[in-house]
Amino acid sequence: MFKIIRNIGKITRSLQIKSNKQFQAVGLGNNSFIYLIRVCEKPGMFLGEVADKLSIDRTTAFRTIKRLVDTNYLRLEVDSTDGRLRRVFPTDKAKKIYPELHSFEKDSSEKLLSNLTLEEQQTLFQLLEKCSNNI
Amino acid sequence: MFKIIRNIGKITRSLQIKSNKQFQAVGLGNNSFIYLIRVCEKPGMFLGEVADKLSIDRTTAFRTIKRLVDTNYLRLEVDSTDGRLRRVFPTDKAKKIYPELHSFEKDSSEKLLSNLTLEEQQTLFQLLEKCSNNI
DNA sequence: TTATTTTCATTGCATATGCAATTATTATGT
DNA sequence: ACATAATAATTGCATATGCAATGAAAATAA
Repeated sequence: MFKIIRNIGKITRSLQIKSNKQFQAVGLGNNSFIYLIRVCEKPGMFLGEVADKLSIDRTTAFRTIKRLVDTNYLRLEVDSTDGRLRRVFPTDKAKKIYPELHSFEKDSSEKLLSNLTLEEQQTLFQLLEKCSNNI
Repeated sequence: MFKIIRNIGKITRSLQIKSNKQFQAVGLGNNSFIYLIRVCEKPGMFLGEVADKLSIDRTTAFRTIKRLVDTNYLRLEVDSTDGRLRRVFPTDKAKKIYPELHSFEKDSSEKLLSNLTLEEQQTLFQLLEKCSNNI
């Protein structure tokens, strides 16, 4: 039954290749896409929190976010009570492009699920949720 | 409903991090794991075929496979009728370690799916199969 | 047959990645 | 209060990655 995890892997890599290609031109290749979309939706997470939420190595996340700060998509703020934490916020530039990222993700999702009925989509969602607790 | 693709991405990255950690010591970090397991199961694919099957950039796949050739896990053969193709085969070293890779994948899969009944696993598999045709 | 296009593999180059080690800050134990 | 351990961010370094361009062989068109 490990065709499941193989399929999952293939889907992920395909989507990543596509989002990189799509947003390369605006400096959002190398999976930057997912960082930006998450930070826009939940501003104020600290660096490690972002990394863990995405299941990405903290060093890699750190450098990617740094790059996004350099290119003016994100900005960092030292937490007021815990001096270790750097909280991540979107800039206006990020907020401006967010709708485009969002609709790309929506389109990708709809395309992926286009062979499923709404009920099947619901089922798939629930089953994957159950799985997420086990990683 | 795009929590589906987000979940899928997270699961993939988690598994990759784990397999890299697990097999780093035998020179199978950086996702080499998945190449090796596939080539062992279906020897004789050509380079681009492997890349496409895994949905990995061909250049990256080329270099990873080259590394695996250098470390004596794989070997290449020029196709006898089409001089462009390089077919990929596992060495004895690969065959020897394959069972370990296989059982790692099996364990990962079982752990991931441990909250699902067999019937639910079957459903998940079928739904994902339907999705794979749309990427 | 010859010219054109397509398909694979390969390389050059700039950049990204990730492990291991370090620093800074906070939490915990005594 | 002080020492010790834990957690976050950061850096150094070696290596991996991936786009764009090239080379080599085969398929297709003319």
